[in-house]
Amino acid sequence: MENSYQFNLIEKKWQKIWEEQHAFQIGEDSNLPKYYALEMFPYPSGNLHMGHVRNYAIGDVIARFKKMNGYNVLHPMGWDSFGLPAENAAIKHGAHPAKWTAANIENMREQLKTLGLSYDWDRELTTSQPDYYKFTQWMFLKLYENGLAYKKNAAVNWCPSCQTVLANEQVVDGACERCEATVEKKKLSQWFFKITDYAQRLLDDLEMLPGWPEKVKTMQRNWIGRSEGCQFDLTIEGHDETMTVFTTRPDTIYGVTFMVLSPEHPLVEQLAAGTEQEAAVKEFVHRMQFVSDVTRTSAETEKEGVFTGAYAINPMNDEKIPVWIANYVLMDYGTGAIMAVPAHDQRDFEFARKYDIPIRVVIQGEDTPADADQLTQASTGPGIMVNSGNYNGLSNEEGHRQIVSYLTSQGIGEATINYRLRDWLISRQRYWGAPIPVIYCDDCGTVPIPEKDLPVLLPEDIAFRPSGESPLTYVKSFYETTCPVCGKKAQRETDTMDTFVCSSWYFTRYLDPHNTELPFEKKPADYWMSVDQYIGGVEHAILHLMYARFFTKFLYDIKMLSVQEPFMNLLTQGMVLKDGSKMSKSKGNIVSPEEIIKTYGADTARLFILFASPPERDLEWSDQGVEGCYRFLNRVWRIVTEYGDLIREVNIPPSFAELEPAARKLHYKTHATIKKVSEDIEERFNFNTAISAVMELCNALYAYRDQEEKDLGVLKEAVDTLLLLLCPFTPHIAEELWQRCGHQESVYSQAWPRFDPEALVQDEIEIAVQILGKVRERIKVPSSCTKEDLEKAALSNPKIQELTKDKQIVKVIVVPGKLVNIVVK
RNA sequence: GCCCGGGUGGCGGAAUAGGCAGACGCACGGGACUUAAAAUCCCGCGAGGCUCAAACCUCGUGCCGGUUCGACCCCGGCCUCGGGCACCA
Repeated sequence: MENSYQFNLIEKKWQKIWEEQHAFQIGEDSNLPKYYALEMFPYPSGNLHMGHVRNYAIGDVIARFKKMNGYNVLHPMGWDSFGLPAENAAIKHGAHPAKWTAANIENMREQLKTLGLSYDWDRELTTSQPDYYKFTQWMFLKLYENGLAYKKNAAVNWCPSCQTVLANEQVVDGACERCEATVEKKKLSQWFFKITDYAQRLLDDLEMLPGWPEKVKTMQRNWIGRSEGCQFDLTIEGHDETMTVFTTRPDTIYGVTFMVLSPEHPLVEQLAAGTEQEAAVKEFVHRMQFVSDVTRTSAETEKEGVFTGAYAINPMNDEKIPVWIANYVLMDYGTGAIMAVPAHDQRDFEFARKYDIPIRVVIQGEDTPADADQLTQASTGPGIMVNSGNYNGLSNEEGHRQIVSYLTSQGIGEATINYRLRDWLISRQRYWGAPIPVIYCDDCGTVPIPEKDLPVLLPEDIAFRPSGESPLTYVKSFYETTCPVCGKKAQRETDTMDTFVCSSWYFTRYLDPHNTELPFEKKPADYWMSVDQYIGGVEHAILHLMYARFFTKFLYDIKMLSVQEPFMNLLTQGMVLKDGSKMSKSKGNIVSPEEIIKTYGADTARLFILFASPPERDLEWSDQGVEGCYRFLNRVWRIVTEYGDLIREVNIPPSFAELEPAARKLHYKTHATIKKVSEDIEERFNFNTAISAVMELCNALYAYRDQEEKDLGVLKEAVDTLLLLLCPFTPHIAEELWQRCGHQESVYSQAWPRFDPEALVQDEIEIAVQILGKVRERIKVPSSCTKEDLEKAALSNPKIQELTKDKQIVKVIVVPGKLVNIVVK
């Protein structure tokens, strides 16, 4: 067994073998427990980056580990291939999105294959292909059928650069999350999915997910933003209409000194009509139309508003309350109208101070000054009710309950719950997406495409000119059609769906990827779902993960799935950094995976990225660290090939009694390593420490070289174990050396090694002896040593005797197997 | 402002139930091999003190305080970095 570690040859060799043997192809095998390992599928930008490598390396370790542990492992891969970059490339370079995308996928698939990942490529899916988006459209139809897809006219987020609308979730700090252009407000008729119907379940079922990071669940809870309160009506002086407000603090109702409507509130115009405020109100409303929601709701924006000229009546005491409009009240939350209590709400407080509106304290907290003039900020804490009529003296919590029941008994109010979560806007004025399967007929109105007519194909011959309308608007052969109900001429919807729709159900398509009738059959879905381990970037904590949960619940409701949550366990990996910041073109700090693989091989690339940091934390790229991992694999190569001839024909004996000390030590190390690596992978995903343990085993093999008389059984066991443990991390070198050591079957097909508790029993152990918590001596004792003997051994130790001779021993604490602590005076 | 994470050698990081701080790797230093260098193999490597050397001693996990026989770990307060949310009534 000569020659050096030629990673390029062996990696190619094994990738070819895996491909030819369909080594990772998998079916439903009911005899084995199933395991569904999934990494977030990539957008095919054309090139793999280090973030991908990290994501897929982590997934591959888990998938291979589970396979070797006897699970039937599903580990698929696909392409989230609809989306703007393809269309932008078309506009810029004239390449058709379909061709551009296909070429990128080709390229990235090859790059992925050079990493040696254990994917079942027979299940590969591509969301931009008709065989997939047919069922994205199917999902739309089902949602429509169940009243969960609807069209409405709404002021929506408009990205002037992408020339399309965006979901609320896609607006970050007032800018488009993709291109960072400032988002504008635009009134359009758009399709929405009624995710708000699922708000409570999306919130409650987070409890079913102990395997998710608390951070992600918190982010989702905040996003759903449930708040409990009550809603009630107020009459308006001189008007027949009433106004309805939502408040979480009905206990402060006696402190109301003004009301606020959102500028878009439908009552605004008639309330102001004929008053001397009319002109000012019109001017303000007009001005607010041009301010985006995002700017308006930013905390930095100063509160401003105008009086409408109208007065509402406080139902508790018939007090006349001026009605204002203000920028800080939003039409699409609650009722678009609030009761303002400046003493107990910071926003109302600021507004009242600015416009000299009276402030009245009604909840007396510990530090609340009774005189409102002394307030420097709103007092929002609990307290005793004052200035509140019959309710004086109650705790505010009790007052809350009583006032809600009073309003309810009067028939003007009720306890309600509000969510910040809004419905999901899915229309996009773009070409490269799944067409919304709907037809508009003059007679029949909005008509969903019959299921049998799916897919609605994207036309290929198309012109790209950024216009703010879908390019499909200009394709007559596309939009001109006939009504499926009455047969008359009709028009197709020309908008396409948000790409998040495609990625909200892809994990179910892998289960039955070639089905032409349905997105998937229930049987394979019942076998495989849910995903046991999902892995991806934390940037999807809200958007993708919330939408996928919504779809799963919907599919459960229509009896397509038997589970309510898609991903039982979630691992959010950290970013890959270089020189302390995220790799990016503009910073010029990109390390290309292709280059690294070319220079060091895929095994080294995988090993480094797994070794440098635990998966959830950010990872600092280090060329020297990569070098170190490469050096380690060479070290493995040399020691295994050196021992190879010696052990090839050896059988591992069934028991290891009576070993020489050095052999005993190696045997111990082998089993200690099995234990450590298994636990690190299984329980904590601490691949970095798992790898360091494997490195220690390798070092132990080097140390054993000094032995003239080698125990070949022990040696063989150690070498085999080393390769088995390496297999999930660095599969190519593990396979190659496994074969070179004389094994016929692939290392991947082997059972994961089990540690033998016998081997971990030690005759003698070292115990630390402390005096007052400081280690003063280490003693060797038999591992069977009792507590009493341990104490005796510690106290009789000469050094300890010397150190304690002038002192009085107060107490001795004995921790068996660890230490003895002597407390002296 | 609020909510989550972090802060440990020159660096990436270990310490898994409150029990020997610094595993493993990198960098660095020394030795062996070599005509030489690289590669490789072996040894050392928190700071300070004492010492020819070893032994040994002191200090040390962002800062201050607490609980405990014993604290990187628990509690209180603060500093700092990163992330998320932020007029949602």
